[in-house]
This record gives sequence, structure tokens and C-alpha cells, in this order.
Amino acid sequence: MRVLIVEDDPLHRSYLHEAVRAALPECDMVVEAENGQSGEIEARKSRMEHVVMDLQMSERNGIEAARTIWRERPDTKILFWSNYSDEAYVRGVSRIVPEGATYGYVLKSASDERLKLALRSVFVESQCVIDREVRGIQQKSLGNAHGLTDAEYEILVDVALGLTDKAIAQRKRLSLRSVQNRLQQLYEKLDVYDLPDDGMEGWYNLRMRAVAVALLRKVLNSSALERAERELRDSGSR
Amino acid sequence: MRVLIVEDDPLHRSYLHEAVRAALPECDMVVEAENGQSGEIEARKSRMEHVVMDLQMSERNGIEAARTIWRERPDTKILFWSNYSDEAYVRGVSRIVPEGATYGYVLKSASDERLKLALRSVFVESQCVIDREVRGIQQKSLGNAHGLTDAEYEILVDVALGLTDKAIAQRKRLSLRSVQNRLQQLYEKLDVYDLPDDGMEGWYNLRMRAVAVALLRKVLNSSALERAERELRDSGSR
DNA sequence: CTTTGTCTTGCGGGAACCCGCAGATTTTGC
DNA sequence: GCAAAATCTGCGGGTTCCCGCAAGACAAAG
Repeated sequence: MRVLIVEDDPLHRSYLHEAVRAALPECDMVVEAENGQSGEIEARKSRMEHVVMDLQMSERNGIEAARTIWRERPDTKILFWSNYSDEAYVRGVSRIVPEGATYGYVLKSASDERLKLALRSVFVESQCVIDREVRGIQQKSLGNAHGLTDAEYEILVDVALGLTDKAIAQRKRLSLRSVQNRLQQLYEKLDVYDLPDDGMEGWYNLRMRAVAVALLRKVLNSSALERAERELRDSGSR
Repeated sequence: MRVLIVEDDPLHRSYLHEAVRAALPECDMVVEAENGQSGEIEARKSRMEHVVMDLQMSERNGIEAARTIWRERPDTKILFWSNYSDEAYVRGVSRIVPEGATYGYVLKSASDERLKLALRSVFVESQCVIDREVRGIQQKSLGNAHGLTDAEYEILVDVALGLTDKAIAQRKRLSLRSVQNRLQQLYEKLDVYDLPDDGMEGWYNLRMRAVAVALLRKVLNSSALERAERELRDSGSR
């Protein structure tokens, strides 16, 4: 068995290396990459079928790297190992995992034991392992208690990029009014109408406030914004 | 000499511990804290005069912890050790460092050698050590080439929180028009008028776009937003 | 004292946003 | 196959935003 480690922090990288060695004695080769860019290249070159991947790296983050790896070989087993369980990351991962692929999501705050268990479960048993906490976020994100629909999320991203209603309507092939409808749903779900103190109406610019709340709740994060910005520029110049 | 380490990542914490031991043989006591909250308490309890502090921790981040520590003992020497050199962090740090205090700012990507040198310089020689890259950000942030004035930055934060022009005017004791003036300066400095492709006017909601650009350029980050949000709620309920 | 520059404030208008209402269209459940 | 529910769409209005124009306030330089 051969394992590829993609992680930009040297300390964490060597810790991971150690953990892989300990948890997977049948592993006879460990390759390290220090960002998503070189991670993709390494995976392609060596046809790696087992990857441990950090999210949030410079150059190219884990989600993008994982997407291209899976696009080339959908049976690759990937264990995500991340600091945070931001809804934006969780949503980003579930968005790209192909049909029937096996993957895992473990937080860096998890114990040694949990990490090693996850390594064995995912790589040897081909079993999906999602950290308890991450699972919670996933649930909330899907069950529309306070979670956003995909449609709503897309609108949120477009708004956050600074696009006009009209521009969004054009991009999404919708009428102006439909975009505004979606926006209103968004405002409700994000509790934008909650005022800090009553007696102050008109204190919030709803559009901006919605994005602020999304950022504070980690529904959006800057990494997701960067990704969206790049897509926007690409599609714009096409 | 006694040193307090405030860092939430266990790996980095023990690495730091090691580095302190190696660089400062005269140090006879090292205390560790795993977030800003307990860092403050520990500093107060043990009257620590030397602190190594991570920025970006949960609970209470490094900037807030440093502020309260410095408020109680302005002669405390603090070495910030951070992953990023976001303008938001750099600005946040320079905003709270008291008159004549000695501090340092080193990136985690720096070499072993650089870290140890910084430890000695700051703690023993009482000399300020600012990482080259961070220094660059500082310059750019002050020299108004593309840097924002404090006034502009404050407006930016208020806008990013989702406040209306009127609300900002009231908070800042300005007229409506003055707020809008500052906003326009902001729009120019953030190049909001740059269109991805020409022939599309009215594609951007300037207010939102300005915040998006600020986030993408790391002039703002979510940690700064969280801080501002807390201040807003506090001042609102007062 | 005058001049020049920066900062503030008011006015006014065009554009974008927010949203209730109501009809048309699509999706869903049975 | 049909009714209920959810979505999409156009209209109209009230509000906020964006910004050019211009008049006052204040400080620094000539």
C-alpha cells in the first residue's frame, strides 16, 4: 500500500507521516506534498490510491486538489484532516465527493487513536468515517432547520462576490424578481431581521448583513469566496 | 526568566516549548496555555513578563489576549507567532501595542534559527523583531499607496457588519454625506470600479464588492469581523 | 492675510434594492 | 390525472444607495 500526504505545515506533515507508519504497517511507501498543487501532480505521477489531505493550504486548497484527483480516479480513497469544521468546508467536500467514493473527515483536534482508527477504516476497510462534529454540521446543513438550500447558497455566494441582482439573474438565467425572492428566503434563514436592540429599524443593510452573518456563522469563509471569485473571472472572460 | 506559551495546536505548542528551552537556557520555567482565555489568566496569576502568543485561536484570539495582558502590565514582552501575515492581523497588532512596548512578529513558516533569534532578541535584548514579510504589509498599510486610512478602515468594518449609512453616521457622529464620502474613497482604493470585462456596467454592488475585495486581499478577515461584531453588540446594549 | 488643500455637510436626482400582491408555471403527492 | 404546494415572474411603490455639485470649516504653507 502506498499513501500520499498533502499538508503544508511541516510539523503536522511529519506527525501524519508517523501516524501512517504506525497505523498501517502494510504501507510500504509514503510520499509527502506540501500543497494542493504538487499534491495533484504527485497523485497523478505515482497513481496514488490513498491520500491524506489537509484543507486550507495556500496555492491550491484541499478541496480543489481532491476534486481533480477524484476526477482522474474516482476510486481514490481520501481522508481529509482539517483544523476546522466550518460549514463552508463541509459543504465544499460533500459537493465534490463522487458517487460511491470512500472518504473520511477527521479534525486535527481528534486524538491519536481516532486518527489511526480513521486511517485503517478508510484505507483498509473502505469505510467512510466522518467525525462526530462534522457529522453534526452536515445534518444541520441538509435539514433545512437553519440550513441553506443549494439554490440559496449559490445566491449567497454571488451576492458575497458583490454582484448586482441583475447580474445574478443573468448568470443564473432567472428573472430579476426570482433572484430577489431567493434573497428574501436567505434573509429569513439567516435571521437578518433580528435586531440587536429593538427600537432600531433600518439599522441593517440586509444584503450586506446576510453576508456578515454567513461569515460569522462560518456558512461562508474566505476560502470559498476565493474559489467563487476565480470561477467568476474564468466564466467572465470566456 | 519565565516564559508563557499561548498556542492552541498541541504540536506547535510542544515545538515552541522545545525552541524556548533551546534558545533561552536561562529560562527556568515554561508555562503553557491552550487559548487566549486561559493565557490571560495564567499571565495574571504568574505575573509572566515574557509571552509567546499565537494569533487565531478559538475562544479568544491572540490579539485580544495580548491587549488585556498589556493593559495590566505594559512592560510585558510578547512575541507573536502566526501562520499568516494578513493585513487584518498586522493592523490589529499594531493597534494594540502600547507606547514603548517591545514585541515581535514571526511567521510560523520561518526557520528554526529565525525563531530562536527572535526569542533572544525580544526577551533578552528587549528589541523589536518584525518579520520581513510582515514589515512589508505594515509599510503598505501605512503608506497610502493602496493602504487604507484608519478612518476608512473603520468605515469598512462598519459596512462589513451590515450597517446602513445612516446607522454608521450615527455611531461615528458624522453626517450621512460624510459617511458616503468615506465610502467613495474606499471604493477607489479598493479598485472596485475595475470590471472583469468591459461592457458590463452595473455588474457590481459597490458596497458589497468593496467588502469582498477587502476579504480577498486579507485587509479584512473573519477574526476581525468577529471582534467588531462583539464590540457592536456591547456598545448597542450599553 | 491669503491661498491652497483636506474634510465636512446639504441638496438633488438617477439607479438599485426590498417587498407585497397576484397571476403563471412547475413540481410534488396521491 | 388532478389538486395542492412550491417556484417563477411582472408590476408598482417606498426606501436606500451612489455620486456630482457647491458651499462652509479648519489647518498648513506662502
